[in-house]
Amino acid sequence: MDETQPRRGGRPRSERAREAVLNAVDDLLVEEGYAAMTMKGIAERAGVGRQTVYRWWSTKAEILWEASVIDARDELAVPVSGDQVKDLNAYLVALVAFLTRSPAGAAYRALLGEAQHDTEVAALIATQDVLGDSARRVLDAHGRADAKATALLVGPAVYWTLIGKDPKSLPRAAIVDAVTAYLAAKPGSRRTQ
Amino acid sequence: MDETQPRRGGRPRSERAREAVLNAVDDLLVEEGYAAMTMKGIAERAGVGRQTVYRWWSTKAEILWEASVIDARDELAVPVSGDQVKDLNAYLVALVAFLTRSPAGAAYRALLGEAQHDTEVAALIATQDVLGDSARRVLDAHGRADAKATALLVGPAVYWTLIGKDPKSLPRAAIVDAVTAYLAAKPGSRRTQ
Amino acid sequence: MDETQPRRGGRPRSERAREAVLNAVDDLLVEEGYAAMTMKGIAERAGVGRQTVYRWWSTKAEILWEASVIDARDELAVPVSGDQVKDLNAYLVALVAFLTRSPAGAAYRALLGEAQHDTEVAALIATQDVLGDSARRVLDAHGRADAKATALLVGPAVYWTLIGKDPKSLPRAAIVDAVTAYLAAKPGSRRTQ
Amino acid sequence: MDETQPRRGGRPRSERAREAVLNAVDDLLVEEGYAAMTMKGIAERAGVGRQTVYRWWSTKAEILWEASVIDARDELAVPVSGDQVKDLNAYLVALVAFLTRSPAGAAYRALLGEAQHDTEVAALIATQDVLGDSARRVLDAHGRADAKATALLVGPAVYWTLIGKDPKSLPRAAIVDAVTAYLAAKPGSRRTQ
DNA sequence: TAGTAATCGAGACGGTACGTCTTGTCTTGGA
DNA sequence: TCCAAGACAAGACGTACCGTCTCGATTACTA
Repeated sequence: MDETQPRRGGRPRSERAREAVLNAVDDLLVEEGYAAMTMKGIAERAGVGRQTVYRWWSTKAEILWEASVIDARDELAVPVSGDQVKDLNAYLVALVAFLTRSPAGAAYRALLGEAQHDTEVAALIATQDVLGDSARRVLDAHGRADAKATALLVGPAVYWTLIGKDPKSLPRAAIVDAVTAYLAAKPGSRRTQ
Repeated sequence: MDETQPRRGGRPRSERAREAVLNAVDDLLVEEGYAAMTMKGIAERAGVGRQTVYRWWSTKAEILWEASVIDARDELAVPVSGDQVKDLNAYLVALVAFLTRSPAGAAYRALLGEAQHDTEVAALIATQDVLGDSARRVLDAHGRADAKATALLVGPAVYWTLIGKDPKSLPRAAIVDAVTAYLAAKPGSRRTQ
Repeated sequence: MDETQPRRGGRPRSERAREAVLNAVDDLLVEEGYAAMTMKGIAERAGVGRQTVYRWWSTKAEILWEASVIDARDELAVPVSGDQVKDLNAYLVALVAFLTRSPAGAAYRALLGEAQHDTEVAALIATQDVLGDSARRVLDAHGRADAKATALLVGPAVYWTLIGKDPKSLPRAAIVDAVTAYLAAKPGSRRTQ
Repeated sequence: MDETQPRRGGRPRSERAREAVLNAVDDLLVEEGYAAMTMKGIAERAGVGRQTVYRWWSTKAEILWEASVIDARDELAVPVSGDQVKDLNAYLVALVAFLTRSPAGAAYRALLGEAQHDTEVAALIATQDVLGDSARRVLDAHGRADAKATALLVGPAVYWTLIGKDPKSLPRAAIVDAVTAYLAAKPGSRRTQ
């Protein structure tokens, strides 16, 4: 039913192999880092043939995306209290924690970096704006969120992190003020109604 | 006098070789892109021995930094008119143009990406906040610039660019408003005096 | 049955690659000489990956041994007539021709030389006394051959060749006399019975 | 007067440098072996510029020849007692000791090996038949020595050594017999008169 | 229940970049 | 003019990984 190919016979894909690869990537990212990860290393760590890896994923970026970055949704989902300033601050804290301390965040940063000189990776991360979407969920509770508002909220934190500045000194208050002002000024926002 | 090392004998470093390498990196970045650049390729393109490259630079990131990123200063230096809104808008236009169209900008993005999984590159780009410094020069004309203000100004534009969104739809007005509001509210800023 | 290794999986060794390497070494030895032969050159000439060469042979000496020295057996196999003096003379002629004119002889001399400052090559050529064995086959027809007799027969010719003296002036008669005398005096030799 | 060149001025050749190079080669031969010796290593060990080495010697073989092989003469000079069998045996003992235990012997074997695939080295060692000359000095005391007699005497021992056989089992008696017989049969030898 | 077909782990294949090493030459300042 | 130092262009070293290609073995569906 959900099979795109007619499946006319042959051994089915091994779920065991798929999970072993994803776990291997998770482990290797933490233990060795993105740069030291190789397709060869992933296959060996997973106890899987190299062809099996290539059969289902083209690049290590693709595996990493499947293995780690989807998890990002959970880590970036913050509860909404109704207090806008409090909620935006809480989101910024979660965002910075994700980017600087979480393995999934490390994976996201690596992929974001790779995308700058690899169009295939760029296309991959363009399929889903992981950070923007998480921001939108918070903003939606306090006004009509749009891409512009998410950029005001997420952009400074991402930049601060990427250039390696101390997360603790991130100007959260100024960011929250900017977003609040934008939402307030925005025609059609719930607040202004 | 200006010699850091005492020059204790031996053939001096060839300026010709140094320039050939830097030019080769510039050319290769445009022609082949960052990922396809190799130390071997750089040496061959420059007509230089590989050892000579390794003698003066450890990695291709280091060469690229020397070759391209200094040029970034020029490209990001925008004239200041005195009209704050106009100046900030002009800066954002220049910044986005740099990041999306300039070879030096491509180099910067590649290095920023590499820094996410290579601590040596991270240390390299941390030596000089190219984007922040350029922003500070504009902001200084309109208030006491600090890192927070630069983050508000530069962050959204960088994020917008890195995730591959259309530069033309960057919410410049909202960003300028946010920065303006921050500068106005800031105690000790010239404006408020 | 004839498999030494159990063949635990994986693509089997390519016979095509093996032969291409051995042929390349043969050709390069004649065309360029031993000193100019490199592992890189062998691989390229054979149209084979470098790793493939290293996978099956450690050094160029090892390849050369497999490629050429086995052929030496054929070139040093002289027919036995029954006339001892005639046979020993014929053998010496063949031996000198091998050492001075045959590619396999050039290979043998190169390996013998390399063995003087490379213990691995020394171990390699010690596995089979190519010259001694060929001499023994002739001597066996005329008495109980031993290593001493072969040294008397082969040694002077080898020395004469290695120091580059004219092969034509090799004192064959004196050598044959010495070997004949040794065999005659030897207790238990067939001749003396 | 003994200067072949007119010596038109300039700094004279440094005897200090020459000796330092020769000593360095001696040391390196013992410590590292012939194969690990490099022109670079020699120069550094000698505390001498590399150009200085190249100015006076073309190859490491040439330096080695000057450094070590002349010493061979001393080591191969055995006293003559008048007893032919005893003298020839003593010479063979000295010869084998030289080839298997002396640094100068190691150098000689290395050069002899190199000569098999390097015509310049071949020409070098052809300028002086170190082994033959030493043998001739012994043989001259017991008959009219010629190249043939030296080949009978030296050849088996050299061959025995080069292929790595145990020096103790060298058939000295058989060799001595062969040489004695050759000298006795030789027309014009002193013995037969 | 035999045949067919796609999967699996293993590992060799031709390529190619890595960073290091040595080669023989060149270029300094000093003796 | 030589010397020590050391940079230069060139290119081989042995290793690592790339993505592909065989192997024999396994595992489903189909006839």
